[in-house]
Amino acid sequence: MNDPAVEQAVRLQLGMAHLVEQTAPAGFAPKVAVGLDVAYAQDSDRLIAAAVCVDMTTLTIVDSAVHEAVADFPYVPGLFAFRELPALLPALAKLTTSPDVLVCDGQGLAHPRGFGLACHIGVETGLPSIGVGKQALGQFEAPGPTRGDWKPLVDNGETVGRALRTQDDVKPVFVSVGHRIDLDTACDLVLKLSPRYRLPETTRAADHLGREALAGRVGVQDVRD
DNA sequence: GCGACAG
DNA sequence: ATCTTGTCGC
Repeated sequence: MNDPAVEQAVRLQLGMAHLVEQTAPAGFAPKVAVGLDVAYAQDSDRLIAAAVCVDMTTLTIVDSAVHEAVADFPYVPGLFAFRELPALLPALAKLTTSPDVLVCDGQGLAHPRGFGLACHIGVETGLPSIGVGKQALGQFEAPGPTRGDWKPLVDNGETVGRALRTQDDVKPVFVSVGHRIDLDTACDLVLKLSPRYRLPETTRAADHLGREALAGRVGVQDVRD
């Protein structure tokens, strides 16, 4: 079971993990956050990556883009980025707006090698990014029942993220630093983006757009020359 | 050694 | 991730 592609992917993560910055740029005050998500077809390896820009003040959608691709890397826990990154980067490139922060569907530092999807895409683009997972990678302690309550996600004595309650009496989400941001700021942002539902409006919007595009209800415009 | 394991 | 019926609540 020694897959050379998998071994190479692990080596790449180990070699890039040190590039992650856990400090936000001076005066960091994001105006536009972009939600990233990928929708998968059921009967083929077709997939669609969606990027939706949301205004941090009004939480309204100000821009969006999708990119269709084919899954070329299997789903392997811990190597998630190698499956979604190839489609997410082109989707990001199609945006007309320059987002200030990336909100990813998955983990950042809360990852076995400290280099989850959010870190990978952050380092690759140079943009601040945060990981928001619906499910933790490993065990965690439950935070209090109130919106805003949280408990640290610890890995070998190190805090790698937080189990954060975004709504009263609703399952928590798992927030971790992706790149160029600190955990406090990341959680702050997630709460601002989640005024009503468990998940941030950014990921909700990206998830929705991805499904619509897969169903052919919205066009998948390809810009090429 | 065995199980658990983002989407 | 994706497939699904009904059910509960605003």
